[in-house]
Amino acid sequence: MLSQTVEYALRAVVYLAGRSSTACTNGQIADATKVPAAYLSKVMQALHRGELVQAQRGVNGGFRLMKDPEQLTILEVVNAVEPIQRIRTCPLGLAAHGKRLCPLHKRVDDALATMEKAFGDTTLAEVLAEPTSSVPLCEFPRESSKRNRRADVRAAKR
Amino acid sequence: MLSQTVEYALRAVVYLAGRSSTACTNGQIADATKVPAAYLSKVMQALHRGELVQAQRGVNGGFRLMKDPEQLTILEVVNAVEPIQRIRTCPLGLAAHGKRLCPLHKRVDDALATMEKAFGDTTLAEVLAEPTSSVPLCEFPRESSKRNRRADVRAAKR
DNA sequence: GCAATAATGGATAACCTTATCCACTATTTA
DNA sequence: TAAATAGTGGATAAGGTTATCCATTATTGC
Repeated sequence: MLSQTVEYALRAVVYLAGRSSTACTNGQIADATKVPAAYLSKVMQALHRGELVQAQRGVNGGFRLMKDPEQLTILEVVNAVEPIQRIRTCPLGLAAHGKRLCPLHKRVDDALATMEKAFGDTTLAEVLAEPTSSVPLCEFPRESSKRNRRADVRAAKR
Repeated sequence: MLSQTVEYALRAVVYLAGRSSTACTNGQIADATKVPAAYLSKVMQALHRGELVQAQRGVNGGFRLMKDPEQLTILEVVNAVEPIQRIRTCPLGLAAHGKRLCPLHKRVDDALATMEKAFGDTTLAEVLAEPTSSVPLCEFPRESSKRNRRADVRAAKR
């Protein structure tokens, strides 16, 4: 239903949103989200072109979200890599009845609209704030509090 | 978002639902719905395997709906050719947290569920009964009542 | 039974999505 | 300035979807 590319983009952005204080390399994101690294780099490029993430080359570079998770919806992520194609004109190409959709396509488009709305109504912050995330599902390690950050540093030195 | 195959299947079924009294050949359906005939035949096979349509070979053969339009939902058509893939387990393949979806995938799946419900709630009869169908949108000529048949003939003569 | 009709199934091609690899460029640190 | 790091862009391959063609089989009407 949703393409792999969209799935990958969402994983990456959720990951970045959870660690918004530091830049994350393509490799880090790929490992954490289990996305093939070579392919992820293409997806990240798309997110960069869509101005959702900032890209920084060189040592200590990587990707960083350009928006607050509170301001960023799932829909924006989807649209950056593969916009939801609403049905705007009759797919049969009949110009005869102008912009009106036939009942079938109206229904289908309504369903798409519902989906689009659901995505547009959900911010990354909401996804991260979900109560169940106390058990870090899907292994997206969250940006750590001060207490945990020290542990991260220790881990990084290994 | 929805595949071409699903789009084609829906067109074909709507067409059949509108002419449920006679068997329609693959060629007729293809012409009316503007679907490539050779490909449509594959789609019709899928609908046949899914027991949505009855197939009859030979002279005066063709396809016929196996259910009343009142009893047949859009979802059944979709599922016959390309079932909506709900997210049932973590796509990252982490068995660690059992059947629970992480917040991200829960949201995405919820959106899919909404879509599935919208499709499941819409019968073919509803699509055909839509008030706007008085202007026959998308050129699906409806099975005409005696009264409208005359109008159709007049229209055809123009 | 013969001829016409129409679905069926298999092979194949065109195209798009997903995935991989690699040479190149930009940036940082020392 | 050198070396290491990390994103960029191009080429290419693998796989899936969409599309086409054709020989075969089943059915009907004569």
